[in-house]
Amino acid sequence: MAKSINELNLKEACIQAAREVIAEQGVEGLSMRDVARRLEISHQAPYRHFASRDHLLAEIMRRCFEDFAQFLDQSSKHNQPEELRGMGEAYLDYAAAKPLEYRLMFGTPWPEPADHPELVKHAVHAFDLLRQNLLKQHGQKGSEKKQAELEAMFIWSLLHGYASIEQSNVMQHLVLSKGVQTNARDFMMKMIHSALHSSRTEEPNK
Amino acid sequence: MAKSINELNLKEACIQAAREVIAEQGVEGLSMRDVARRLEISHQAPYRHFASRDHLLAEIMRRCFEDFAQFLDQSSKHNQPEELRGMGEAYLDYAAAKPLEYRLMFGTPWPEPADHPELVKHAVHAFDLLRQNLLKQHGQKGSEKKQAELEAMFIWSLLHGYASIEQSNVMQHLVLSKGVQTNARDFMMKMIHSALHSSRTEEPNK
DNA sequence: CCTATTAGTTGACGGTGTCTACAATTTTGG
DNA sequence: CCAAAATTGTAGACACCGTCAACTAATAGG
Repeated sequence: MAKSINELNLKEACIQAAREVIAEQGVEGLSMRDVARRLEISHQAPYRHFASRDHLLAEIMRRCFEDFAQFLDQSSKHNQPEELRGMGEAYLDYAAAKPLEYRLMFGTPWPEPADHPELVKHAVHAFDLLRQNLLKQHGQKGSEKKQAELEAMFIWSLLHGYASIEQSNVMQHLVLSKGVQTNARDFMMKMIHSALHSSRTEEPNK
Repeated sequence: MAKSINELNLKEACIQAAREVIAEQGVEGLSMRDVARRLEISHQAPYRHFASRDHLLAEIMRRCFEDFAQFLDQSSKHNQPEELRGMGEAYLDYAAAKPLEYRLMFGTPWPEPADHPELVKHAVHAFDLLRQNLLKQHGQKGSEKKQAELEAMFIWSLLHGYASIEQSNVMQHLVLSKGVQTNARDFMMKMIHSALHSSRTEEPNK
């Protein structure tokens, strides 16, 4: 006996319910049977709309990337002329605000990419926001493009690494000097700036 | 009917078998029952030596950190006078050589730290190798120590982020320019060098 | 020698993903 | 318009999983 809204679109209701579970308990806490239970439908009903747990998960991941990309795009545009800084801050804001969604996108083993092309497409699009920003600064020529992409990888690696570490709460155990933890984030942003600047000015000699 | 060696030390045999499973199939593939099956003992026998799956996992993680730290230490000492570079390269080497162990240490939700103090201790020790190296360069005074720790966090974040990304194989989907993927690793090391250098020379003004 | 501790076994419970078979409903095509 | 076909949901079963409880065999100490 399904509930009002769900009758119209059970698929959407499954996704909604599953996203709630993940936001509350993380990916590990998500089970198909739990989704069914929450919607008061049989444990097999969700399988009419998703071939497997992985397929449901892939669709949720896809939407997370969609939301994430939109958030990055918006934040960078509202931070002119320092778009790159705005995007970096937004990246860390998002990871801190939605840790379990972030973990789902970047910390969970992906399902077979070949089976979920839409997921790959949306994930790449999020990365492209960063890449496009750097291409705008460098130009589109071959060697410039390569430099832009390397810098994009650098920035992404640092932001992702720091976001992951921040999220794991491991810093609390490192017995860091006073103020290190509170200043770490600004320091990372400063290091991005320094590294890019000196890498560009010293470029010719190598 | 247990096997020869196992009779003497079932606990050690469990750890060994579990490490093999993890190295082959990752954390998700590890089950207590599977460990028991491999050792041809009853499904409950491992519980005589580990209170729960998490406790077995924590012991394995602890040993992974032990091995990891030893590898870092050794590699950095063999790379004088560029110890820091040696450690960085070793970090990425290890992550690439033992992806599933690396994921276990840095990509899996940790069990409650309070229940596994030995795990925390060994993890912190690995970080300390990096911290000590930077302290040696800076000195131990308050402000210098803080700077060293911030730099350690920066380096670790970048290395961890890059190692995670490399491991996820996501770069294959980004349609990067020719050579970017093969040069990315060297680029990261270069950026560490640039960022540290310019951060230190420009320090006084901020 | 008898007792208490330890190590290992067996069985059960409730949880999971997902296969199969079935019923009900909706869509479609002649 | 009506029958056939496709869609959507249900119910039951199977093989896994972690772990609790009860039992047995061996071992060590007083």
